[in-house]
Amino acid sequence: MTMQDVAAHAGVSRALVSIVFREAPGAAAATRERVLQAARELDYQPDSRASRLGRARTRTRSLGVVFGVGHDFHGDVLDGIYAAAGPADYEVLLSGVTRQRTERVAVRALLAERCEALLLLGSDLAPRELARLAAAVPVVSLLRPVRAAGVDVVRTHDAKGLAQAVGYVADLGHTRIAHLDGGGVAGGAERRRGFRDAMRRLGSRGAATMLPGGLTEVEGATAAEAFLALPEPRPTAVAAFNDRCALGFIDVVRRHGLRVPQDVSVVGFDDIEQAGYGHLSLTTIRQDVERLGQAAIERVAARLDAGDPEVREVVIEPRLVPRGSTAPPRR
Amino acid sequence: MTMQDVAAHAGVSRALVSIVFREAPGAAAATRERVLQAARELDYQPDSRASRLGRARTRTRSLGVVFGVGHDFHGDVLDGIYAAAGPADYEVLLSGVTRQRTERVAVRALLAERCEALLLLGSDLAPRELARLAAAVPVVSLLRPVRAAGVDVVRTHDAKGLAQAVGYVADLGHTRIAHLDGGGVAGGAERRRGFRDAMRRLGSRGAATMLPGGLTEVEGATAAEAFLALPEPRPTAVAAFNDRCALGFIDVVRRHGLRVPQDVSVVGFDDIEQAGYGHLSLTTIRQDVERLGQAAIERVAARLDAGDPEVREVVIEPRLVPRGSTAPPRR
DNA sequence: TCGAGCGACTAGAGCGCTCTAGTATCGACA
DNA sequence: TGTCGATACTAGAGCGCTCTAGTCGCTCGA
Repeated sequence: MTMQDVAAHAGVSRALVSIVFREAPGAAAATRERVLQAARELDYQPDSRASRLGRARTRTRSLGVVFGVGHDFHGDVLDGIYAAAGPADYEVLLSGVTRQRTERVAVRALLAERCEALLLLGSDLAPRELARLAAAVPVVSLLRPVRAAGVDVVRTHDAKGLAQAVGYVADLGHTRIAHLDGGGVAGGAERRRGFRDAMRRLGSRGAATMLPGGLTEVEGATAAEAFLALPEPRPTAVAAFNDRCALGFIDVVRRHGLRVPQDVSVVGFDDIEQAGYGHLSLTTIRQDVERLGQAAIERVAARLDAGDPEVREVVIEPRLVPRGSTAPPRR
Repeated sequence: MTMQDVAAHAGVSRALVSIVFREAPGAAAATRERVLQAARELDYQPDSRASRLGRARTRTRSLGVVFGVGHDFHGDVLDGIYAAAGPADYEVLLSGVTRQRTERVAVRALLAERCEALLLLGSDLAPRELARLAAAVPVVSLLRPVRAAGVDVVRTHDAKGLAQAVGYVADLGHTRIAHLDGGGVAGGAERRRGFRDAMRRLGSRGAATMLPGGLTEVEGATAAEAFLALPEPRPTAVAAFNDRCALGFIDVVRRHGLRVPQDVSVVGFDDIEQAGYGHLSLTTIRQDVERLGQAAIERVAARLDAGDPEVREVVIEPRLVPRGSTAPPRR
């Protein structure tokens, strides 16, 4: 079943069928409908391999996205990307990172598809490797602020997010505030900086504690052990690297008899779906996935459609979502 | 950068370069190395669009996999699929389901790539729709036991898994046992049945309670509320539909002052990474993702390579992984 | 010495599209 | 009436591979 079959069935040329399916100008409305009808009758769908290959001489309008398969927040961002890619007439090609399949392999697969640009979600690649990629094809690092030659960055204002978290709990009356940091993962350094600066601004009204956290619940749990081992008086509020880390933390401190939020307030980051669940109700810093996706596509379009040679960093504002895991400290 | 460039650089024909990259017989070892060297020097990588299109006359050897993007367990299964696909010389094409992107859309995209077979992870499609797909291309339903014409099924023995869970807690001395069921989701009915049968086998030593659960923590949390509202004496052990559901359940009952495992034992299903985390330490029924992936690929190969016309259901044995969320009941 | 057989390599016709450079038709306008 | 400009449509040359059907030496056995 090819275009030729549809063309024969509709009594037009192959080229016309192509025009209709590409929604290109140059077909009369009636003919267009006749072609679509023929396609429907034959249950025809264009071959996207051939389509992309055929487009190779001009523009492919396809972009590769690398993401972590089990990573819930990446799913949210992907939604944002899909939502923005369609209207900009870009096709999205996915390549997943799993335990077995490294980011490097995922990227190779996309390059083999000759996609026009690369969006990397929370990339782990070394800056020099990113720069090497960027020399071949526009690269947007999503969620990870990286300084690499030619690499655009689209991210949430991580530092401001942590400032919001600190500001919020400080306004509730907390003074001893801890940060479960992200270590070396995407965004970790920025959030740490945001936390430190915000605490500094609190001056004598704030006492900061840093605890090593990370991407997942297990690091949050480990951080909780460290938290519980702190000398009294312990911090009364905690800003975690992200929601999963916050959830792991909460889980463990509760197990040790601390109540959240009465004994310790916790703020997450991302606003993954779980954070909104009634039984968890995690106060968090929401990343705006729609705008992240939109901005990433805009960056690609600027490079490819508008020919913008500039490397840019687009920073999206986060927003605090108050929920049940925060409260004024007990006196 | 095309094969032609590499051919010219290595001083051979385009066809020979193709032979080398396909690892097809017909090239001398020395020539092979010369070609690869030329490719390395030019930083050449074959165009997989063109490659798949060129193969269209014979066999594509590509298979499409539909999975849920934020679904951690799907990531594990994907790893199993990747691991098995490589040796069987199949290329894996991914298509993710997100909140915005339905399974139907994901499938369409794969069909447009003209993949030779479809692997659906925990598919939500109606049997008649699956049957329609299966009429066009071999379809393997992974994780979901579905009765649809022409659709192969590869899954864990869900019923046995729940029997293992029930048997394990019964051996610990529990008699009042609850199941947080999965409702209508993939595997839900089987696990429910396994639970019921296992309880029936316990005879007078068992009293079963059914509570509605589901795929994620939030359903587990809701089930926990229902659990807490049960008249005393409540069940002392709970077999959840899956790990996430179990985790949501545990979270809520702990909040209400119950201890796990002292007051209530909990068994999950899947063995996602989180289940093994020290702070959670969830006893669970492990699905063997390596074998699931292997079996799925074997089914595809049987259909496509061996021409097996038979529809089959491959059922993989689950295995109980005892951890810290289970203990004998208090007397 | 000859041809069969084999291994190494190449020519060239696809694969199913896209898209440029046309042709045909027709209405408008001078 | 002739011509101009649209609009509607088509021919055909790619896109970068794959793979069949060869060709071209070489060795080897008779």
